[in-house]
Amino acid sequence: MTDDKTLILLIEDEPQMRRFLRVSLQSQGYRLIEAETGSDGLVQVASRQPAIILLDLGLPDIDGLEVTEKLREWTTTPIIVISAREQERDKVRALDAGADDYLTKPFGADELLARIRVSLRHRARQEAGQDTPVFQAGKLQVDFNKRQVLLDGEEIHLTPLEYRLLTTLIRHADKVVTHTHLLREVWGPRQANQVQYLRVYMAQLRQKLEDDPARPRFFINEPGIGYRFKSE
Amino acid sequence: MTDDKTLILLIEDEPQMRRFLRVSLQSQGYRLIEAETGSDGLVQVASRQPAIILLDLGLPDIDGLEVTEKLREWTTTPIIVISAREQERDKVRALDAGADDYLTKPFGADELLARIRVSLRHRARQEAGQDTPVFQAGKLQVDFNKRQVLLDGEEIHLTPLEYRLLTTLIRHADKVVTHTHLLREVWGPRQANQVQYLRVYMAQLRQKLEDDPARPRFFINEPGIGYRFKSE
DNA sequence: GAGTCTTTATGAAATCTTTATGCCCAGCCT
DNA sequence: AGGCTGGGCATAAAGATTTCATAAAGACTC
Repeated sequence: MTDDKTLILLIEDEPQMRRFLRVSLQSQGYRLIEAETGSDGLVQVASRQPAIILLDLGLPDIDGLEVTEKLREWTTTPIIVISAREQERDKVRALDAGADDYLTKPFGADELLARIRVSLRHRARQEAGQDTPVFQAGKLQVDFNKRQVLLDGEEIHLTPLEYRLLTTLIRHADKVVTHTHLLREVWGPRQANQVQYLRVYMAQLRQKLEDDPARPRFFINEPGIGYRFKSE
Repeated sequence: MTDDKTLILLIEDEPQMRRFLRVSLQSQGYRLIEAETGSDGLVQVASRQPAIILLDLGLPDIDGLEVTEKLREWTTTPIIVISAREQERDKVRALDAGADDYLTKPFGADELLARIRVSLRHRARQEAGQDTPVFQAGKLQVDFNKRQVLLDGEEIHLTPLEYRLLTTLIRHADKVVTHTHLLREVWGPRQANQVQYLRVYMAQLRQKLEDDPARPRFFINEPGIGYRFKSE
């Protein structure tokens, strides 16, 4: 950390839009890093850990929607989508994929800055109550920063959905989380009634993380309601 | 559980906009309450505790900006501003006053719904790390947020209907609740005269929660009328 | 082609509904 | 007084229905 200015990542291929944003943001004291492609963007999010991501939908390699989905597999960093697509359908898709805001080009710098401040507020509130980068329960350890799960010290590989389901449950540890809530958080609002997904993935998590999958210690079912992660 | 639908408060004076939103939101399964003035809105936020606030800026009494500021003095409930003012200056002011999003009229219902889902996601993440209201009576403890019942510190498993019956009784603690009222709240209006359901489930609750089920301390029958939960 | 996600199928488990039985108590009759 | 009767109740348990767990087959992706 050379300096403590708020770091913003811009994923955008048009040079003139980049120039415009560079000026606007730096004049407000933000530090800006840039990526011209989706895949470079994904790498930079992981390596630089920006406070906010500004994402153009029309990228040369990966579509912005996909970038959003990939990011949401492991991070909750605010994503503000910036796009020329003004169709309502595009907005809904992006927001449901996990974006936090959607601005249509052209837009004013002041509005963007205000929306950035909103996202920073959210992030601050979120971090306030999230003091454990590493979660532990019994012989199970989850490192949210490394996206790593250890059982008895040994690393267990989880697929993206398995990991998201696990972390969602852990965030609500010991609380019953309803089917719809889990599905909305992990699969998105469109899949909110695909209860069978949950059954399948719960079985997989138990298979991988329970001593005796048939007599679970962590992943408790509450019939007719949802599931609960039991931390003790 | 009178209703587990997400509660949304709409603060808006134009009747036709209210009608439009009422239809859109209710079709998605949200429960909507309405306020026509800013001052009424402020009261309702406090009394009904909605999950989200939809706020029109042009209200007859207080300006929406002021409403936002007043709310932000004590609550972080998401506020989505809905306004005809499309000036960038207005947006910036509202967002900086504490609003979480800003939609300019006219807007599509789908976009609003998507932005509501974004706000609900934020709220859920925020609430994940919070502590909860707990009801206590004797050695019985009910944690509404975890949906968990403890007796003498030990966890007692309740089925969905048992739990709803218990919480309904507790919500009216020490008051007699009539048969029909209980049946309506727990089983729905169609089963309002299936009194035998109550007998069966009362017996089960006593079995699980009373020291001596035959001589109940909590679950008191009021012959011919209904039941009463005795808190001491 | 390996890894992952979605879909389908099936038996098991949990829950809900219904039925059956006996209790207690009040009122009523002889 | 004693016994009969019926309403309201508690409880147990059988039947019906819903929900779950799991394996495994298809579909999709890189």
